Amino acid sequence: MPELPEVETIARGLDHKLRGREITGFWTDWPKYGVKKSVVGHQISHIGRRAKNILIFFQDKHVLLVHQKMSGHLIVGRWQRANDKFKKTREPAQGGPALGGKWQNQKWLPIPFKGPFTEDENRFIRLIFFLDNGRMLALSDLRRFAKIRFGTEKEVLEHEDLAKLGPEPLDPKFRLKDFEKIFAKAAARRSNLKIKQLLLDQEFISGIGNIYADEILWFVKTHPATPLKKIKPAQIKAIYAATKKILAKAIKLGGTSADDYRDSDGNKGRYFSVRYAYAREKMPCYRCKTQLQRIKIAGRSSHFCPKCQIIKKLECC
DNA sequence: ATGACGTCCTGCCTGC
DNA sequence: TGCAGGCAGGACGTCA
Repeated sequence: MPELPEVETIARGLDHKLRGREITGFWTDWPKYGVKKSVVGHQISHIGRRAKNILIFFQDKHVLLVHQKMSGHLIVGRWQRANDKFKKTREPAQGGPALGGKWQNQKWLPIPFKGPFTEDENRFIRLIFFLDNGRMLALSDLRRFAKIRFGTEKEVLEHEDLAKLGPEPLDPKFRLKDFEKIFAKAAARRSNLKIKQLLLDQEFISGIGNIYADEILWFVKTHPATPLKKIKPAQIKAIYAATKKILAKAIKLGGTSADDYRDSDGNKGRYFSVRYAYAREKMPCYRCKTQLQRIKIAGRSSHFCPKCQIIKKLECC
């Protein structure tokens, strides 16, 4: 689900809420996350981000990494076991869901606290960290794809999974010449690779996912299936600029809520309403009114304007 | 080496 | 109404 802007939004929200807190315990029903008791007792210093990974730094140089993958949400609030309080009354929590139906087998229900979490977020809570102020950090993860790692800063930050990631597109130190360099390298190595696949490649640039790849390519009038060898220098410059611009804009708007994404307060991201291409199949292109199309590229749905975004051509509309 | 496809999971929507 | 199949924002692994 979340791409760089969503993860950045969540990291900022968590940083505000979790600084100074200590993890006093945890609960999970999914052993594959691999969370162990060693995570208990550490005091949080700050929250950061690398690519699409949330990094919770502790004062004793330990780090908890959470990659939310497709369906993960990290949210802060208070929950309690369904059968601890609500069972007898069958009354819904104020503003929360009623018991019964698909809820009856769930173990945790929200205590109204702060943030309009969706039913789905509460339904799919798989992991809860208890904090020393009575609040909780919960991972809602419908598809159980999320990846979690805990260890020393050295163990986590120097792990290959992070070390191999490409540059952060919004890093001020990431200049056009750097982008041109890695693009040239990629094009030399795999000249037939489609531009969209390259943008999705986290070892090329980190943080771009399916939504923003479509957005960037629409913005620069480049067909997502364009092979790297046909990308002109002017397009490389444009892609570089558009990447920074669109990701920054999305962060400003709190990310994209195509469906169920929420920030750590449970609020929707507002980029979706101003998107250019993603999930706009059959809707008119904002430049030329042509109906946008959707095709599959490397197994991912790709949205583009068949008139503006033509292979080989840079200018069209 | 490369690209196509399968995999981890689950729920929802669509079309028959 | 029911049910099989397709689909989902990520990223890795496998195989030809």
